This record gives sequence, structure tokens and C-alpha cells, in this order.
Amino acid sequence: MEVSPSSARLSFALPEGVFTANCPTREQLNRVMSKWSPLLLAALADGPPLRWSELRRKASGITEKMLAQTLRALEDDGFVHREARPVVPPHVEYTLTPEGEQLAGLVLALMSFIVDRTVADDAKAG
Amino acid sequence: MEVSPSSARLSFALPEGVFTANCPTREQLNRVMSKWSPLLLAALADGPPLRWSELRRKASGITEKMLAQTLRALEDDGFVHREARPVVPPHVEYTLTPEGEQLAGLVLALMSFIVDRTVADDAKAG
DNA sequence: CGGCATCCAGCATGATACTG
DNA sequence: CAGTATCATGCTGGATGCCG
Repeated sequence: MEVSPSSARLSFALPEGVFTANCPTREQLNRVMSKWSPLLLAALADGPPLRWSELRRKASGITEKMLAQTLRALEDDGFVHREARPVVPPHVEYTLTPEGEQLAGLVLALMSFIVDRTVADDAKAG
Repeated sequence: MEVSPSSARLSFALPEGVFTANCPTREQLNRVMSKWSPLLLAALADGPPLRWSELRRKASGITEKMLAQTLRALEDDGFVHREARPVVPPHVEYTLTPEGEQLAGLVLALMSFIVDRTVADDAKAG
């Protein structure tokens, strides 16, 4: 397989099409990078399945609307699995799918980097 | 070093504070995940320093405002270095700082994952 | 060429109330 | 408990024009 010179130096060789305006991966990327997605992925990556109310408490500051909306998007994209047990009161659990765990790993790495950097900056600032 | 049980199973142990509403890392994360940041990081990660006009062409669809705004944010956060040569016509080059390269690596991994997944989905869909 | 200032539209997000 | 529906808003992002 031939590799074009311009992308040879990158460990992740992105196809040029990614930079195109209407590339579907851009849309997908923006969905995954939306305000609350990383936080929910992180919340689910760390630990056991969580219920709606547990997620709401963990993702401090999220509104019910955004929780529902973000969970729905992650579920539609195949990153989150929703399991509802037909009891009263309702009992719903959210878990990561295998693909969701992959994604969460990458997102966690990014968050971890930011956290470390922010902590370091704070230390410098006193 | 002791690790709390709830975070022991994660390769990246995020401090609990990340989930707090006013956590500064959330703000930083959202800035880095803004619509155009990943694309510009990717554009600069792959290859030589780029000029304003080159970046504009590469990040297809970006407006001048968002290009300026995003570059400025990345520069303020220490991820991008701006070098202006005082000639006429002006000649300005943008490069990644060491921290920017770290960040770009993580972002590229994420983009690469999304791209692969999207391609796989497209293949299935025909 | 490489911006910045201004104005404007649309969507992401938010607050609140209601429901199965 | 686990959502949906509705209304409000604010900020991101876009179009245009001007400047060094």
C-alpha cells in the first residue's frame, strides 16, 4: 500500500476527505463532542451501569432535557445501551456498548490530558 | 498510592471534581471540542507550518471569523504558535506547540476512530 | 494577505411544567 | 422514576464590509 507523503508522518493518517465541508464524520464528531457527551461517556466508563437519576446526579448541572437528548443520541449512534426493566416504579439502566467503551477510552484520554494540564496551570498560578 | 475503588478499573482515573458543574476543565474541554478546533489541530498536525490562507482552504467551509476566533483560542490556550513575519504582503505561519502536538495526537485518535466507524457503517449500508 | 468590527440567524442549550 | 412538551435564550457560528 502506498501512502501519500503528506500524511506519512502521522500515526493516524486521516483521509483528506475529512476536511471536506459536508463530510459525515465531521457531523458525527461534533455530536460526540457536544457539551455533555464526554461527561456521560466518562460517567458510564467509570464503574457499573447507571440509572437515569444516577447519571443526572453525576453529570452535575445537566438538565433533564439535555440528559435525555444526549443519551438518545449516544444510543442512536450505538455507543450506549439502554435497558428498561418493566417494573413500577420504572427501572432503567444505561451501559456502554463495546464501541462506546472504545470511544470512552479515547475521550477519557483527552479529558485526562486536559485535567492534568489544568491542574499544572493552577499549580503554577498558585 | 491509594486508589479509590470506584475509579480503580479505569486506565485514566479522572478526579471526581471533573463532574462538578463549575469545573474549569469542563470549560477547557468544551473549547477544545468546539466545532472547528479538532479540524485545525488535525490540519496542523499533519505536515508543515500553514499560513492563514492555507488553513482556510484546508478547513473547508470555515469562515474567516471562525478561523480567526478558533486560532486565537488555541493560541491563548498554548496549543498553537503564531509567527508573523513583518513583510508586505504579511506572512503569518501557524504551528503546533509541543502541548498542541500532544493534544492533536489525542484528537487525531478520536477522529480516526470516528472515520473508521463511519466508513464501516457506509460499507454495511452499501 | 491577514485580519477585525458589526450585525444577524439558527440551533444548541436551558428552565419549567406536565405525564406514564 | 424516567422521562416528554413547551417556551425562552444565549452563544456559536455566518455574512458582509473595512483596515493595516
